[in-house]
Amino acid sequence: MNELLEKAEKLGIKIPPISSEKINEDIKPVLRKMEQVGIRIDCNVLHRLDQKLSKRLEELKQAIFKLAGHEFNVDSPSQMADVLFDELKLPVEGLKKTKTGISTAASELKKIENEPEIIKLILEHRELSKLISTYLRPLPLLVDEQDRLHTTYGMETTTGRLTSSEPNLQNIPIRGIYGLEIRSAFIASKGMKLVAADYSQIELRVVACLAQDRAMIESFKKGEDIHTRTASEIFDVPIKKVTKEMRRKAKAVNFGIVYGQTPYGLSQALGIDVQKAAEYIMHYFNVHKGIKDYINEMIVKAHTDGYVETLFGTKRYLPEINSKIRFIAEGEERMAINTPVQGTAAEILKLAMIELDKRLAKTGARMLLTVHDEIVVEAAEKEAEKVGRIVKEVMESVVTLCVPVEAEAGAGKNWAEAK
DNA sequence: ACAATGGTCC
DNA sequence: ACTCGGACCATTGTA
Repeated sequence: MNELLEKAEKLGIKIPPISSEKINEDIKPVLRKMEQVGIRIDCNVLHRLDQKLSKRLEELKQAIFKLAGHEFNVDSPSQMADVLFDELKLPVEGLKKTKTGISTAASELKKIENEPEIIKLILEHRELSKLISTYLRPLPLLVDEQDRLHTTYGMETTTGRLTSSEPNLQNIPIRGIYGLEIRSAFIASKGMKLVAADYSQIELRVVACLAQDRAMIESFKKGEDIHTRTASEIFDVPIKKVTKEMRRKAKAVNFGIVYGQTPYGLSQALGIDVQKAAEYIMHYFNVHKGIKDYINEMIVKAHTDGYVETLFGTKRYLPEINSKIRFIAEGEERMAINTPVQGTAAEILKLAMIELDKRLAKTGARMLLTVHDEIVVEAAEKEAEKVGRIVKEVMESVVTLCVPVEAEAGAGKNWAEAK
């Protein structure tokens, strides 16, 4: 405990004197309450979208059959591979193989030159069937008499993150038009509003601090867009000359840092060749020596101590880090890099939830959901703005990092509108 | 019942 | 020969 506080002090961090064990005890009753309250669902929205997408799905299926020359199970990857690569003879060069054959994953299909019509149809089919079978159909079956959905939160992760199951409300779609439409089915109770607040780049702020990376700390202090800043560094252009495409690539680099970047992994994420990816990473480490040193420190620590730990002292043991099988050892090295970052961010959010639970007790507002760096609260319509300010304030002040901790809060009649 | 494949979220 | 971290869940196909 004292060592933790000392370590934090050295990093320019102020944390409340609470151990990870205590956090994990205190969060439990908060989670149980959230599970019981549940979140209200507008089943009509889900049902209407189901009808609409099911119709489109049938059209897509027929169009795929026509191009394939016969009917088959579009949901079967093995049958799909037979059709695409044996019958239609689409090029397999550069595509990943699975144990059973050639991968038909969307990321692989997108690599096929000039995207044949059938590929476009398959990708749309995959998107719609996913939404229908995972969200639109099952969720309405799980609501209670008040149209409320109750998840179960778990704490059995290796990093300290929470899980959500039966149903998982931490992977509700958000991308694309359908994503937002599905989120709009998550609504506030009568006379109330949803308040959604999420941390801005919490993991990158944490790593900037843990690594004491000067450039990154300066960037956060200035309030810059971190991905644009990274793009300017790795492509060596002024901030103003950063294009959307450059920013997109830089974003992948920044994510990679937190995950234990490899050139191969980055190349896969961006669909570029490994050489290019290695180049980006090299440019990145030229600027961010602090990050580079941090990564090495964590790997060395894991090898010598056998574990790494978060800011609040959650340990993760890495018994295979000295394995002779390189693949295994490297896997654990990436965990050594990622766990302190992801775990610390998770602890910060749990701390905020514990604190928020106390602060909201006096108001009529109730916490409903949490999604790793986000908290969703339900508040009386008239109080929504005020509650939004409270949530934001609690999230931002529960720890003091060496960079600003920022959260954004919004309010609306549904989850899509609140973000 | 279980492994493999694929896909959604942060 | 080849993987970027952490989860949960649906479907197919085999046992």
